[in-house]
Amino acid sequence: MNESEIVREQIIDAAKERFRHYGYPKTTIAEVAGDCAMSSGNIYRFFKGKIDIAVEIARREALTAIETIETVLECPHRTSRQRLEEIVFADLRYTFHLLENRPKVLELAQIVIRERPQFQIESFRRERRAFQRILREGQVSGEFTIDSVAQMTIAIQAATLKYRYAQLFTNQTLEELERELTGLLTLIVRGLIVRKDGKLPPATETPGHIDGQKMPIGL
Amino acid sequence: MNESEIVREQIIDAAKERFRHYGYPKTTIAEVAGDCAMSSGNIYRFFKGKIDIAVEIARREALTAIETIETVLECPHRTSRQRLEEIVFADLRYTFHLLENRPKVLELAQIVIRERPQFQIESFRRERRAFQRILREGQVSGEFTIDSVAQMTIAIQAATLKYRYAQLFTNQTLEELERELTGLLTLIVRGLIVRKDGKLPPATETPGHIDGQKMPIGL
DNA sequence: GGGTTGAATAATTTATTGATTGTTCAGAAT
DNA sequence: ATTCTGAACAATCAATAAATTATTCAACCC
Repeated sequence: MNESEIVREQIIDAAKERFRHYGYPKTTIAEVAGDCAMSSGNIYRFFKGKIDIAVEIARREALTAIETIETVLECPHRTSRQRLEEIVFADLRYTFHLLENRPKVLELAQIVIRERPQFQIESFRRERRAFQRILREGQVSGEFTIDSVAQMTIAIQAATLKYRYAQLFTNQTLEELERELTGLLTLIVRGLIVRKDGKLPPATETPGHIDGQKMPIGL
Repeated sequence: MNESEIVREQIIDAAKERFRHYGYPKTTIAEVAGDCAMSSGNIYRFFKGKIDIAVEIARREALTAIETIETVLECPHRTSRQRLEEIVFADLRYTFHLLENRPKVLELAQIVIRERPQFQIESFRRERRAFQRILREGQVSGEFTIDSVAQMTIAIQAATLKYRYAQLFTNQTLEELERELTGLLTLIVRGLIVRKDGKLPPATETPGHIDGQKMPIGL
């Protein structure tokens, strides 16, 4: 990491700290610059504008989130069904706790999405890749019967929309949301799995928390 | 309809007209009262406050919407599956066109929901009843195989969340949304229908527009 | 007395100003 | 030549005043 990359990191760290404590709007460029022992003007050699610092922080946060979610994909000895169920539950729990404990995170996310709509589109795309990978694996192994993986990926992402950023849609408790999600996943899984004997696949059980899925502390 | 009910209707009509043209915030009680040839104070004998006029208008609009949707339930010679598919498509198309052509409708809905959160809860409940009725009928006829109708009703409502008020979530075209919804319904239906021969039910086809499902003009 | 008014008041919104902050850039520092 | 500064300027925000509007209610009409 060269000198200028180090300075860039320093700015990000300082801004992250300020955003967490005081929120994006109440943090001034002069303060961030002061934290880095430089003039405000100098910030602009590293970032095009204030919002771009926020975008970079949010981008990293989103990458951490998706990586956390994807640890599910690495767990061995799982059926594709279990992976699908675990990934959706992990997503629900991760975002629920994030928004519950860190009001500034929600604020930052909303500002970033408003100023840079592309950000959300890319987050959705990353998430979709995780779904797609599970579906494809399930299709290859024969566990799932899917005509079009791409289409079913989109369908499942849309169907589970409510359970990401759930607090934006409802004020239900996590327990209620998990109960609902169990029913939804049962339905989805029955649509993916065709049993030779014509019987239904059993209902979804609420997956436990995955090991190594601790909440990251950043921001 | 007695005298005071007639006056009440008159107020609603006048307010509806003003809200449509100028929006809720820019419409004053004095103007509505003027339209009805009465003093502003007199309005308060019929409505507790300005927002309550909006709530009443929104409530009627929502009832009209759900009735329009429910015409689907009355159509004869339909399988439960077809009814389910048609009702969700009807909902998508109805709300899509509503929000597309009448920006003030969205504004009014958002204000009412913000001031009276109960309003949204009741709208969801009404909608859920339509789903529930279809599922129960499908269960009774043996077309659907469902453990818990209540649970699957909630699951289907959550799964199709994106396709009501779609413009709030995305700026996709109606055509894109319909294509996506086709995939989602295919998945849902496969989760509801168990075929003896172990084969999949065929994919959903985009339902045509239902006869007699003209857009209401109100508001 | 039930129904209505419209002036009085409370609550909101809008306009305005001044202060703060984001961004630029000519020039200083290295 | 490159990096950086800080004053200058533009954009935004906060505070306040002014205007408008929602709501109440004492007095008025039928």
